[in-house]
Amino acid sequence: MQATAEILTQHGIRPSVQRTTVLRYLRSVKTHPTVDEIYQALLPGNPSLSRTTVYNTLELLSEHNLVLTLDFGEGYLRYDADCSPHCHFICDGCGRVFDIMEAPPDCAGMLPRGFALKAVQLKLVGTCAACSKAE
Amino acid sequence: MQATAEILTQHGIRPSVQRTTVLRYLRSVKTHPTVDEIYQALLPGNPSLSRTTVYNTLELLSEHNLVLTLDFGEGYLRYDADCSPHCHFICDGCGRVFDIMEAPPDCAGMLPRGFALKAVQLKLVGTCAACSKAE
DNA sequence: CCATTATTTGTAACGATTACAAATATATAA
DNA sequence: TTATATATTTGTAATCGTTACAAATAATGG
Repeated sequence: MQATAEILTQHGIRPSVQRTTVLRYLRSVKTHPTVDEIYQALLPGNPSLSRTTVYNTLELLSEHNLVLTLDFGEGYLRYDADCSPHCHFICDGCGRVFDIMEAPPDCAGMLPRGFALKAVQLKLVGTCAACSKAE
Repeated sequence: MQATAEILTQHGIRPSVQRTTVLRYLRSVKTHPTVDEIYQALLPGNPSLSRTTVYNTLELLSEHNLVLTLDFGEGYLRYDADCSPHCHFICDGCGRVFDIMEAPPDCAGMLPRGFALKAVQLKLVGTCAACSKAE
């Protein structure tokens, strides 16, 4: 596993303590934490951490494509350090988000002439196994 | 084109003036208007219309699958009365949203055992023809 | 026509995000 | 090192789409 500070440097971002801490945390979790979850998780070890810094850092990381910004329509954003092409399944029963570690299908052919495709976001909505069983 | 009030009745929704007006407007436009755009468009003909009613109505229509709620990460929601399976292309240059009138690819095979798929939302991000040319 | 229920309305509250300026830390130059 | 400039962080206040709520109005059923 590559050092987090090194990744930042490679992308032209000065690896401050706060930035390194936020990215390291994001890389260590498999969930898709919200800003507040990140902030609450890091506060004990960084008592002076500001929520604004978490916002700033995530925006910076997102601009440099080190982090994916996910919007599941919950009213707040979630963040994912796994930028490999994959999809998300949102269970409408329990609200959990499941990673589908498979690249979204090729969609280039769907576009009109002259359109350039940069990213594909595939969101699957349904009922997870546990909730299906419970019904 | 089926009468709007009739559609409401068929779905067990009492066709009040406000509800009919909102749905009729949504069915008449090819854009994906925001709550405020809908409100501003209908206000001249319905001076007593309340923004809250627009919110309430859209929530009701959405629950009955008469309207799609779209979230392009702009900070507000957009609504679409065309519920046929299609995709959206968001241009990161001009911000416009283009309808891709093609069903999203079949994704059932991507799900783990026991998961039930209800909806697929495919969001394509890139540069539209006009913006590509301008670059 | 009265009583009940459904719908609409307007205001106030909410909450995630953003703006901003002061405080702090880091880098650069002399 | 010391001074100076620049970058980053911090905390507070503002923004803005949305939601909660209760009063007002409209529709329904006896």
